[in-house]
Amino acid sequence: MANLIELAKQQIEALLEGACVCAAASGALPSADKPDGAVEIPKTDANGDFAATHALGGARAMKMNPRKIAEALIAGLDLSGSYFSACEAAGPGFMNFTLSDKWYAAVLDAIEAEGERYGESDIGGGERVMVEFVSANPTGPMTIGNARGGVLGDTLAAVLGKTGHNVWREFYVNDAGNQVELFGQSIEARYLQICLGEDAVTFPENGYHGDDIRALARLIYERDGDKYVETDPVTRRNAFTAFALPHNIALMKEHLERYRIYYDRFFLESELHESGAVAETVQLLTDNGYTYEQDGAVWLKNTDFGADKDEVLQRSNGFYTYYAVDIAYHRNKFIGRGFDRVIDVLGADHHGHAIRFKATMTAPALGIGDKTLDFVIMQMVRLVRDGETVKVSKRTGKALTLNDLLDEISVDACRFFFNAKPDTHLEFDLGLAVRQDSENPVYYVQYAHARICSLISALAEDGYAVPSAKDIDVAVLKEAPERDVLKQLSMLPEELRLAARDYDPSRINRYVIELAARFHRFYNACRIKGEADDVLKARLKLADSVRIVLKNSLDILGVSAPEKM
RNA sequence: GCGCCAAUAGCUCAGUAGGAUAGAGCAACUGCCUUCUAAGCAGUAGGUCAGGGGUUCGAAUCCCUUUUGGCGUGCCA
Repeated sequence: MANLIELAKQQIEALLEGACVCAAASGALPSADKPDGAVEIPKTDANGDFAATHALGGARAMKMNPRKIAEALIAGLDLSGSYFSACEAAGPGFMNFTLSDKWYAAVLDAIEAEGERYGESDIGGGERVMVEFVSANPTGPMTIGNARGGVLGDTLAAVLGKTGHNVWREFYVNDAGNQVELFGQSIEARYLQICLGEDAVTFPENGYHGDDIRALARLIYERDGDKYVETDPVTRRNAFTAFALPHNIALMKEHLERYRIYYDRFFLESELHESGAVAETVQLLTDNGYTYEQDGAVWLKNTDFGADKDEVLQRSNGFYTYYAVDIAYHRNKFIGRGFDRVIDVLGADHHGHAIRFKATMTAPALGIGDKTLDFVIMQMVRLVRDGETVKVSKRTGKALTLNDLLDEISVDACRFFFNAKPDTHLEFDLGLAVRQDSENPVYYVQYAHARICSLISALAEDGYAVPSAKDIDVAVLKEAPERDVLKQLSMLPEELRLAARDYDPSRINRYVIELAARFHRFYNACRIKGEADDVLKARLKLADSVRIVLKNSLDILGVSAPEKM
């Protein structure tokens, strides 16, 4: 559970505290109070391994030149036994620290000791977090947008799990309501067209035009023939959706598993209706004076909670809206099941809902209290083919489905590619994506892993096993490429912490690319086979540590780490 | 109209709880395999960080404003 970045920063703060006391005692500084400042990792190595800005921060209060403050502090520093071998003043007043062998050795120790758990931390404190993601309508196949939401939600859940949260993955199935009604009507129309001819039935205006609807109708017809032609429409549609929904849900589950996404639960909307939770929730809101009636519908006074508009909870025809159901669902998450934090991953086309819904959930009577509801809004995926944007629509059935995509592109490439920063638009080039070559950074990373595995087995044939950290001298790893690898290895716990804090698991993609790049550089610059014994062992240990960290990172991303390529 | 997200190299993108000379991949050009995997490495070239103000020792990063693009603003979900 060691975060060497964190430890180094903490140690610098402690060292500076001592330096302040020392500098004040000698009269070099007017005060023994440590000025405000931060410890950062400089962009260029020329500025040391860590840089402290305290002297810059203290300039105003101490009425001194920051450079002079830095020099006074450095004079009072006692680095003996620390993670640092040197510190010098630079620029306007930065204090640049150089890491010592003790720190580098600690990195290798931590990786060896923690193995496949290296990178993990307990900062989440066991908080119970639900991540709800994809939640695609079961009225049709999942699309390329779901491909993005899928990896985002799944890797976010993985990141939260690695940082000490108790994570639950959930898929919310809209198996009730208007869309399902329309779904039933669409299948009905296709079914009757099969039985009575294409022109005998008009297709519902807002119906689902996809081929999958025709296929469902065909399945029903093959099973039951034309026996539903004479059935009354309501019974008929109920029979159709009773068949089609479980069929589609099973299919979604299958495709998600192909994508290496496994849920703790598929939560059915219909359960909320059947249990009376929706009616109960609307009643609760009404009892607390949060609602009013207008035009025969029940409205929620959402503007009272800071939203820009009110919402209909119950339509004039008596049906509850998705909004009422969603409130009931979130009460179920927080109160019914006791989650401390709920994260909903949504597409940008729902961001308006997210803002208004967050306002709603602050309503005191709902009893959410200080529990957290967060939304991760991901921007749309723009499909590009031959440089032109491809328009897709689920309604008209022209969307590229997740399953089609996985037929063309490896799961590894897909998961790596779609795990982009949530708040930027993602351009997906169909021409590029089908190419399984070096264009895709996933191969670059996997290649590094395969290279190391091959290297280790080659050395094993020469009689060299990967040594234990205590049996190598880290001091021989003194070349810049070696140090760069060690530093990057140390970053994984910190990257995970930041990825969890910012809900941005794509940090791990960037991390792992950089680690692979540093390894490839090291590999080209430093030979292992044929070197002196101590150098060979130390480098072999370094390479093996990279292997472990690459594997751990790729596991989080749900990408395989091949031993041969 | 109002609201949310964005705009960084020719293309795709990093970099934002303010730090030192703004980075990478692709594309272009030059090199590196009789030695551990060349799906790799080294190097060259490429920038008014959309425009304009402001805050300060310091701004791609924070604030204001303009422009451009995506999305939202349903008794759909």
